[in-house]
Amino acid sequence: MSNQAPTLEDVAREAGVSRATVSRVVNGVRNVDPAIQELVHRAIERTGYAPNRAARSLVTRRAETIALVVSGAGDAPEEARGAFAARAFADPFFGRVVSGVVGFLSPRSMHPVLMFAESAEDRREVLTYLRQGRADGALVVSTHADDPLPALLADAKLPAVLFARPARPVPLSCVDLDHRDGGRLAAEHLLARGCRRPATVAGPLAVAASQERLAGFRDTLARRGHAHVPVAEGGFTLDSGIAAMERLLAEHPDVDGVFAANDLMAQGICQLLQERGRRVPEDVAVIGFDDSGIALACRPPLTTVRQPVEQMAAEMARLLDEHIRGARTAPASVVFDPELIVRETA
Amino acid sequence: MSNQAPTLEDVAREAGVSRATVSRVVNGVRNVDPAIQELVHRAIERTGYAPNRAARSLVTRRAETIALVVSGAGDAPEEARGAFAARAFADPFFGRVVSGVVGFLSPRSMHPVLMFAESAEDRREVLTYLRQGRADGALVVSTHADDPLPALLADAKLPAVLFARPARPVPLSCVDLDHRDGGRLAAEHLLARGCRRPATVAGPLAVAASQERLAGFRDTLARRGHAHVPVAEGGFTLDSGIAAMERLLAEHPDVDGVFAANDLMAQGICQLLQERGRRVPEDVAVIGFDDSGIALACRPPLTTVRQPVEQMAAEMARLLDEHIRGARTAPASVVFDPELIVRETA
DNA sequence: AACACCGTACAGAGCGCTCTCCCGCCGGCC
DNA sequence: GGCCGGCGGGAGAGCGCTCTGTACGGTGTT
Repeated sequence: MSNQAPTLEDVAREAGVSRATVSRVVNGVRNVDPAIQELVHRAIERTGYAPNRAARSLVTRRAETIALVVSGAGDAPEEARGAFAARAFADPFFGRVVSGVVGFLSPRSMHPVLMFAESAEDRREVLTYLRQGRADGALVVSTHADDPLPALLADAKLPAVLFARPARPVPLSCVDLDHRDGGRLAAEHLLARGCRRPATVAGPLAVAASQERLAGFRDTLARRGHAHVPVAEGGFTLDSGIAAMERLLAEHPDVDGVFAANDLMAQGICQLLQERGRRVPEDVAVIGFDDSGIALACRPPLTTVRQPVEQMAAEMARLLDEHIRGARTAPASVVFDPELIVRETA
Repeated sequence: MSNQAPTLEDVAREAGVSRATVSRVVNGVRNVDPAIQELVHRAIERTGYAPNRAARSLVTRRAETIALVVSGAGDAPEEARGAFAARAFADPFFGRVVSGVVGFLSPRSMHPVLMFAESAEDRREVLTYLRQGRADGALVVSTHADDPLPALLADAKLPAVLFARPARPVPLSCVDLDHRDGGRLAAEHLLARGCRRPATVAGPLAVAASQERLAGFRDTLARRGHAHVPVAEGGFTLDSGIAAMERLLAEHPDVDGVFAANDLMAQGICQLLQERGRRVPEDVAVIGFDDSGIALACRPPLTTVRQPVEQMAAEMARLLDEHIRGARTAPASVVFDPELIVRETA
């Protein structure tokens, strides 16, 4: 009964067996006599034993931990990571990613380490963390297309899975959405409800997903006779959505349908429209993207293109787990399909 | 140049010194000849050495990791933790907590492990995690007043710091806000702008903070002649805020000022009011609580009582760090002051 | 009855690191 | 010139665990 945590040795002594036998019972391997198993379990109970993970990791070479890194492409070494974190979580998107990841990890008694990589220094930190064996692999959610982290990870041969295909190909597994098809869905719905002058507030065009959504939207409209579609570029934030819509309205006051590249911008657009005295959807129809919590919080509730973020995140975790266990060696690419959720704004 | 990660031994051989010397250089302890330091650094560079954390933790008995646990009081063992995570992050509050914690941890090369504890099983999981030495302590953010986790942590003598004082006293450090004063601030502002019939949509009354905010609001009004103030209880979510306001409006159609216990509910209230054709703030003034990102996203921007969540979270991390290092033994309680942020809704 | 064989438990060798000894060397002092 | 103190460096003992190799009964075969 010392104040030191009990070790395998203590349990073994208590149960009158060897260290190895206790280890077998704890790890549930090999054939151990049920009577002895019971004996050991009782000894564990009595001593309040909890296996020391550092010791186990030292020999198994596994941390049984994965890192969830939210990555930017910044170079400002002085930028406070806290601020970056706050910005990231302002979009419900990240909460959904966390939700999906935790959904997969939790039943396996694993928990993600949260990291934010905004500067070169931060990226080195992520690499070091993994190389030190503190985590077995990384789940990377990039906010920029030219994020250097995926390539660094691949070069170091560290297990990693990406959310969204990177701009330049990297030999890592990734999970993505068919964004182009999402754009198509939005275009067809706008057309179907009779829009004559559709426009779009795109996401940052440096992001591949933004370009794809835009391309899908444009192509579909072009094929239906809308050669020129007004486009304003936003930054996925509420403010940028409002600003983009203001520009759109200034040049094309007669738009009657807008496809926003995410819900946050769609929300801003709805607000602006209503302030300007335009009814949504009667005067202008609005379609968002993501189907995040915001879509329901919006007044009226947002019609949007659903991205199954939770499922995608869970799939990332599953792929990473396979890579870590060595069950998968070649990079895989899993693409999910978007779905149109019709509510009231279009 | 094997495919095994280089060890201290490898670096020592490469530099022509002993393992102990390399260790000293790596950890920056004692006086090592600058020339030898240089030698070692170059050897580290050449071998690409990264110290194995498991091995270090094994002897130092430190994981250099802390757990950030979002805790409910649920008992449903089957509830998916992923869903709980999603719900938690729907409120920008948690993003701000993460932001503050990361702000403190990041410069120290530490990163939080994210855990969600909604069931008894989850709570056992948190305890086990700490007892296994995978994390040195826990930062606990409870969503319910009767959360059993703090007491469990205290009983197990595991280092932990709480966000908000628990309902029944627990010998753990905690960080809190003077909620009562926040309620007072809201009441006085409403009175100052000439409200005659103030009301409030409180948070869940099972949460101590909700009660305090309500008490501060009520007491201040009572002292100024408003003996009876209509109260509706909400659940801190957007929907519950709307529902509560509907009840309030049904019974007291003439309210001209509402204090909501958080911004999310205030947002819902503004939406409802506008749908009902009431102008905010001309017909009904609205004050929120938190000053989260929502406050600015609201149309019009929300007047609110600011809670410095990021600072509070950083302080939690600082306190926990002190407890872990043994620099602090007695539990401390740090109370922050709220601040009224006047925008356009009141 | 002798042998092989399998299932069960133990002994012991590390995993990579830290840290306490301990020793050798150099300079200062009487 | 001998002694001592202090500094720079090395040797080695673990930290708590896993896992291989090995011993030891008990059963089945010839």
